[in-house]
Amino acid sequence: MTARQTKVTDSQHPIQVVSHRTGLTSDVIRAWERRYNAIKPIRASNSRRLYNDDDVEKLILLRRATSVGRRIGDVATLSIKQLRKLVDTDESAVARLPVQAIQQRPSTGSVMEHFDECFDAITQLNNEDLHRSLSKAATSLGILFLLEDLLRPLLAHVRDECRRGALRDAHYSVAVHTIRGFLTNFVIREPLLETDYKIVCASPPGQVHDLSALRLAVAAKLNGWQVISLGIDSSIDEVIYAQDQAHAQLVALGITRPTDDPLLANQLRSLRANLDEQIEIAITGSGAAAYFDILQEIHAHYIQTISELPLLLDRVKQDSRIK
Amino acid sequence: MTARQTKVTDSQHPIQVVSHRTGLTSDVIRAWERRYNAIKPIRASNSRRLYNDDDVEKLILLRRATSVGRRIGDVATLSIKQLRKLVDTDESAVARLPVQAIQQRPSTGSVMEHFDECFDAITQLNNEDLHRSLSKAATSLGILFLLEDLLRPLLAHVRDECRRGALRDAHYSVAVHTIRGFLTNFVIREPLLETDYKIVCASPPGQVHDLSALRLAVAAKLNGWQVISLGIDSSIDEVIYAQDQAHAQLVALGITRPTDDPLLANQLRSLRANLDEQIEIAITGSGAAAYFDILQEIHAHYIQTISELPLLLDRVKQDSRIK
DNA sequence: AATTATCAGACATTATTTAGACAATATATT
DNA sequence: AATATATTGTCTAAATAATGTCTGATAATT
Repeated sequence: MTARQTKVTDSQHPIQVVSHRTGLTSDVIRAWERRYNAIKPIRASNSRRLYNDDDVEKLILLRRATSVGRRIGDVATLSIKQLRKLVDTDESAVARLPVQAIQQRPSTGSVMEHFDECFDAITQLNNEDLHRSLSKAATSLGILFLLEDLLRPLLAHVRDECRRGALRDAHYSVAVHTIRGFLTNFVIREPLLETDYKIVCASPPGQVHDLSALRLAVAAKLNGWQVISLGIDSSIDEVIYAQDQAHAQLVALGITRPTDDPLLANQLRSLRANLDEQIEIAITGSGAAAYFDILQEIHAHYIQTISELPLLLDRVKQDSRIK
Repeated sequence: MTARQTKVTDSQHPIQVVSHRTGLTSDVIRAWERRYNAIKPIRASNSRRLYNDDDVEKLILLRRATSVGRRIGDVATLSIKQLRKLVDTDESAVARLPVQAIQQRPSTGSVMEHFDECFDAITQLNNEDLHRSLSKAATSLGILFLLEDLLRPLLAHVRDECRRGALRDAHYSVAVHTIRGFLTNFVIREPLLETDYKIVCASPPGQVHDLSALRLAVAAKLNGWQVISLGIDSSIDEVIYAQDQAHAQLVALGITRPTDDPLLANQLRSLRANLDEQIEIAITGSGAAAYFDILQEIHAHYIQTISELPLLLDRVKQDSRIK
């Protein structure tokens, strides 16, 4: 790092970096400053804008607020705190909506209650009860929270109990099978908006019980992307083919089993080698960490939690818009 | 800088936010205000509508009320309290509707049309279109005909085209994955009638792409049986365990790949050996024929077409009633 | 020379408003 | 069962406002 007159701490970013991180064009960032005083970046000696991390956070919040229907002029001058609250309630209100107005009283259950309900159904090998509990949780928590706060810990817990011997693989099968049906249906059933942005989601061979690709598919769908879902046991060649056919901008794979499978490593390399370089790769799932080196090597994005996805989606959108 | 007319407080939402939150189009929101005085939002100085949280809640209740059959004109002027009560009773009543309501519709479109529609969606790798076509076919043909007259030839055709090289495995994956989601959801979502008759359905290891077990599950469900569905890659031990836990009278396996897998043969024998002798075994799927000898040996019922299932179910019912 | 940022202003697109028309469903009547 | 009537979601139009994007001149940096 070179020494500069104006000290560059890690919280001083030029507009291009901010654009990249927020998913907003630099024009928009400037317009929001000029017209609504949304942020007031300090200036370098040469009058270039320098943004700090708070500015970035506020801009991201503003983008999220506008994307759920707020008008920028209405929210631009709110504080970060106010925005957090607003975005939070707005998004959760939206997320808990559609699925299909399932019969549900305004249940105020916490995540734990839903968790217990789902877990009970699983121990009883009862697909139907589990599905009902999931639907209920979806309306009450919203799909996004369902993915992140309920399904992930639920599956982890069931898997742990299987390892301990307290539950059988049969329980895990019922859970995975039912949740897969629930999520698949969600991905597929929600009406598609007109969009040019497509993502191919799949679980590579060997990942028979992977649900993370599907989770990511749901999140992508919620962000307005068209999802091409190949499902489990999809060979990499077919993933490449699907990307090519659909002209998808993004390819996502789910890896659950933490097997250090050298075959899979090579397949990941082959994926990168056979895709156009501007096509982004996202890898998700609890087993993905085992392949961290390869992910770096092939410039894949490691999506650990669903909340990281929207940023990536926006960036890919922006990048492809430029071309 | 534009003059900002109204500060955004906690409960002042522009129409777009309300649209997002309620799932109603802004046209509908305005129409309901204009025609029925459902809500009366205050106006900003520039005459834009501004809604509060009560308005949003009422609109959501109105949407739920209309989606279960109420006429907007009849309910628009009710209070939130009245609406809550109404929606509550309405929705729980709808939840108890019988399965028949869905499957028995006058069949208009021919099977071939649905076939072509589905096939088109598959060639375009379009999960959503395929799902839509399946739904359409389900209402028009009824689920049973869908299983037998549409899905079976459709999958066979896609598989053939893959072998010929006219389609790729990616197409097959999309088809299997989407159809699985559709069927799983159907099995699970339909309300269960009170019943003592249970069937365990699963696809043994190696049968990653099997849909026949699921097809059978749907048919069993339609016949009033409770289905415990383990899904793909279920080891035989787990199937046995599930049968035992649930006291199921019947166990069904789907075998699609015509591999002459000696492992599977032994597993089938072990299944018979570990089940009570009065528990019946049903094997279905296009790959089952390869194991004909073993099916005989273990006294399994070979279900070639779904139409053979009701007979078996009735017989099992009767047998178990005697004991 | 080539790139990028800035600024002010212009431009294009989208959102919202009103009132009304239309087409598809649902309900009632014959 | 067929027909008429009513209901209701969607769409149109023109006007205005809000907002995203572009332009062209200027300046700084590489």
